[in-house]
Amino acid sequence: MIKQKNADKQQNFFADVYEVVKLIPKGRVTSYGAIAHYLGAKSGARMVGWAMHGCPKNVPAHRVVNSQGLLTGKVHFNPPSAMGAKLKKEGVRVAKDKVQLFAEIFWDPSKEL
DNA sequence: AATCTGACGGGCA
DNA sequence: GTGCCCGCCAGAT
Repeated sequence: MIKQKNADKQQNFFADVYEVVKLIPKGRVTSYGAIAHYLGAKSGARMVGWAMHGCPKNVPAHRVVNSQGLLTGKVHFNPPSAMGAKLKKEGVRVAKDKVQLFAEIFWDPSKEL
């Protein structure tokens, strides 16, 4: 996986990302940018997405969507439809890989945490 | 060693 | 209002 040489820096970022994601209340969602911003890397949304690439099972990555509330990363799930299904099961209204009422169920770490 | 891509975001044309 | 481009960090080819 990650180069241990740079792992130090990433580990902190990853740990924070995972921590925040795991703290997302049930029925709520957040965006990559929000997490990135919370971590200080306001433009490092990509990095957050990449971090999710290795999301442990204990990390509800399905609650993390892009700024549009779109389940862009659902394709990385197993199966991809599981993402929307889980969200829906948690009370999140999802339609066509899109989170409904995103603004209402949006959970901002830097604001809520 | 160099270049492109990537589960994104925000700004500018 | 829509579309395109640039910037962030790291990895993979």
